[in-house]
Order: sequence, then C-alpha cells, then structure tokens
Amino acid sequence: MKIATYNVNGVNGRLPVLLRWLKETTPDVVCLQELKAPQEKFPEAAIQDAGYHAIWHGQKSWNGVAILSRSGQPKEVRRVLPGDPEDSHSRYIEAMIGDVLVGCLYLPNGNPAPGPKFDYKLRWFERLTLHAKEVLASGIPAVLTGDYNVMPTEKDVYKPERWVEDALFRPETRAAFKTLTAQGWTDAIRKLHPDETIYTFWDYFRNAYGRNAGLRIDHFLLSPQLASRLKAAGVDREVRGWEKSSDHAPVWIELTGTGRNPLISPPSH
DNA sequence: ATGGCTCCATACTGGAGA
Repeated sequence: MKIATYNVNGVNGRLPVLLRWLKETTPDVVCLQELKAPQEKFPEAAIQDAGYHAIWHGQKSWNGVAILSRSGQPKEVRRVLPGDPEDSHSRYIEAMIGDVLVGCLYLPNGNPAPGPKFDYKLRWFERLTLHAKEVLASGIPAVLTGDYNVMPTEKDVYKPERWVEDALFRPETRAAFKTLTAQGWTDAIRKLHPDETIYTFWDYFRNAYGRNAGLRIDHFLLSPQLASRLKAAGVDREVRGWEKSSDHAPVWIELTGTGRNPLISPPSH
C-alpha cells in the first residue's frame, strides 16, 4: 500500500502536473493540500477519470485539503480539526482507507513571527497534538500526513542559520513538532533515511530548486502499528522540475499489506 | 537584508505563501 502527500498549490492551476504524476506513480492513497479552490470547483471528474475516489474540503482562494483513494470511496471520519469552532480554515480531513486511518493536514505557515499568525499556528499545533493523542489511544493503525510547515531539525533546511527567526523553524515550532512525535509517532522519512539530505519544498525564487536550496516540511507520522509495516519512503523530487509545478514535491511511503484486511494478507514469500 | 516567483480574486493590483 503506497500513500502519498502533495501540496499542489492550486489544484486547478496544477491539474496537468497532478494528473501526470498520478498516472506515472499510481499511489493507492493521496493526500492533497492547498487546493485553493472552493468546494464546487474541485476537479472531481478529472480525478475520477484518473482512477480515484475523492473526498475534499475546499475553500475559496486559500487552504483546502483532499483525500484520494484507488480502492473505493474513502470513509470520511471528520473534515475539521477538533478544538476550535471559530476556526474557518479548511486545513484538515480524515478518513478510513481499509484498516488505516488517514489524517490529511495543512498546518498554518505562521509568518510573520511573532504575531497573530504565529499564535494561530501554535494553537493549531496544540489542537493537532490533542487529537493525535486520541488517535493513538484508539489503537487504530494511523498516519498523519501533509504539509506541517516545520523543519524538524537543522538537517532539514539548506541554511539553518537563515531560518531561526522564521515561523517554520523557530524553537517554539520545533518544540511543538517534538512534543507531537514524542507521543509515539514515527517520522517515516527520517526512520528510513536518518542522515540523508532530503527536501520536499523549494521556493520559486533565485533558482532554489536548481541550487537544491530546499526545506523538508511535508511529513508522514506513523502510529506504532504502521511504523512496523513501513517498507519504503521517498520524495518524487523530479516533479518539482516539471513545467508549472507546485513549489512542493510529492512525498510517499510504502506499507506492507494492502491495508484492506491484515488478517488475510497473503504470505510475503 | 532584500527581493525574487506564482497562485487566486474579479483585476490591471493585492494578499498569501515559506
């Protein structure tokens, strides 16, 4: 079972790139962020033609998240992160895909920091951490994936000293990520590639992609039940070099088993 | 340190992104 996450930066503006990537890599499950489209403007027909069932939570101009699945309709669990009825941003959607709970998230950027946007980011992070604890307590195999807007360590940014004041790298932000993972979540990319330089985002300025001046901010956090099924993980880096690409690249993991019913999975010889 | 690029909105410019 292959699960991917991709901050598309405009699902309609990037549709040719998205469809080409789906066709070439055929992930079983895809989490999308930054749809930048209202609910009724999601390109449902094109996604269906590509072989995917989808649920999504759109929003005019900004934000917006979706979950795509090749193996039947995702069973939606929620489309709002609990904890703040006043929060109007479409930044979270969650579904069961087979035996796996998939949480798709777009954590706030938080710049400029300090300030109200940074406060919102940290509050959102606290809500995510509370929810993640309940997910772990449920014992359901779970993955929380998406654009976390956090570089967890200095290894995850091309020039750490330039980013220490930035909302994506400030001590409070890194501490929040650490608090979350300390509940028992596994950072899938780092688990399999502990020392590699791996980025998932390169900005549009100053030839950042060409210079590999990137950030690792899109993550997969796995519950213990899924961490033990982790087989492979990587970044489809070349997609960032395509014409009209998002500033993020897709990130993916592969789990053993189909995700449909672990009790009747075929033997692996 | 700054500005560079690209999206969307209802538009010939501005906000947001990271």
